[in-house]
Amino acid sequence: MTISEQLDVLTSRAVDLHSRGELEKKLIRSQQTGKPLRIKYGADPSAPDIHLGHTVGLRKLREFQELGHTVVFIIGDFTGMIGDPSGKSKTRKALTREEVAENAKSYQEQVFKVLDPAKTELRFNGEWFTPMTFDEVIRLSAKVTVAQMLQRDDFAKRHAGNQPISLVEFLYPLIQGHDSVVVEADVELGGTDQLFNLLLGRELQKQAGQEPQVVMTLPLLEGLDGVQKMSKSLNNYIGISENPSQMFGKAMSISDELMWRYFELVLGWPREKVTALRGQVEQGERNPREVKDELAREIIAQFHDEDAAKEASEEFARVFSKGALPDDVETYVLPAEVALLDLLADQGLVASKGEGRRLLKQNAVKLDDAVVTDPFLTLVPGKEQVLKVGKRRFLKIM
RNA sequence: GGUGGGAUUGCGGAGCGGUCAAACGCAUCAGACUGUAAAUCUGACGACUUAUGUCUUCGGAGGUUCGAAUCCUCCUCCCACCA
Repeated sequence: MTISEQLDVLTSRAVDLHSRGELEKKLIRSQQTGKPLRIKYGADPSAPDIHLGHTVGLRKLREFQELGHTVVFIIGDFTGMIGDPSGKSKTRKALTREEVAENAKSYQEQVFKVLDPAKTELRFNGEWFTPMTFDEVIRLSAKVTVAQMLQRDDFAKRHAGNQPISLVEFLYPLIQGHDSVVVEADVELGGTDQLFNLLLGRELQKQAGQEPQVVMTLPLLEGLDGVQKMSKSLNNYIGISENPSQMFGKAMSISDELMWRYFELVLGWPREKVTALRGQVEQGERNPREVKDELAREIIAQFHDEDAAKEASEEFARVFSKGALPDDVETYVLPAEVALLDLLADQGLVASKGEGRRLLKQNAVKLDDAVVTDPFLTLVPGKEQVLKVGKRRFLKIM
């Protein structure tokens, strides 16, 4: 692959790039010297469930690896133990050493579903921050001015609007930037919300006498709601370790509008291909349901395998289009006679009896496909029956 | 250190002595419809209770009152402004 072709691949989907010229120079030098580039990526250790949103960056890292480069994957264990007050909302809770270690472990397991472990260098930033002395910290903060900090849009807005900005928040970009200096990053990747922090890394590297890293940002993937970015705390995510049926269902639940974005960012399809497909759907040549089914299958094939994908798709069609039973319905053997409502509550099919009553009233409960509304209907042991609550909750009783 | 403002049901945010389990929006759940757990529409959305109803909830602890999310006192935490 020529350098120019490599550049095209590597910069696809990027939102910001500083700069193409620098990246080109680094790629050429790497080719000449045979020394791989060091691509840095920082991860927050508070969320052990890696989801599709993370894979946007991971996929890009993988592309670098396929061209022979090394990924320096930094787990921010040090930062995680302090907690992060950023953002207007809640102060992120500080994690204990044990929690961080545990999260880090599950991170690795998941990350290597996408990354090539042989070309990944895993680092923890506690390695260099824990032994740091306070005078080193002060020296580090001396490298940046408040005016520079206020260039960050988020800070500027909050400052202007009399919103609080914690001093720690000023330290965070510094910490992240310092990571770049320590690992001598050639390139750093991040979401668009990371732009400022990534650029600060360049600044610190320059001051440390290093060649500044190339900064590339990638779009933030919208979550299942289609509005907010995918995140665990908003519970709008598809985790890459979820089982195929869950993944499939969640993927099918995204809006038609949003699926194009997933084709591009999650599957990494070239934009032209996505646009073409979209055109077909808009012309009525292809059914959006089928297209979304394809998206869902592809996602599962990536994190599980083709067979699992096919199976999930078939099961979904059976269960939701035809109203049949899923494969893995739990069975509960009745110990004695019970009233329907008690059974629902005891077996966790409803959160409370109040909810159970409501659902019964709303015709949401079916026993062997027949709507039941009587909470006191008695169920006797010995007969196999299928209880269905809503579309997704099932229980086989006997 | 001083002065103001605030803490409400998952979130945001009304309410400022009874009609408050508490408006509204979001999220969630259900039903209808459909091409899907899309979109749209309708409904539900503290717990217990067949229901009338009962109980617990509005940062915490006390108090005033027939009656408090609403008033008073103290406490905890948060925010802004002035030093």
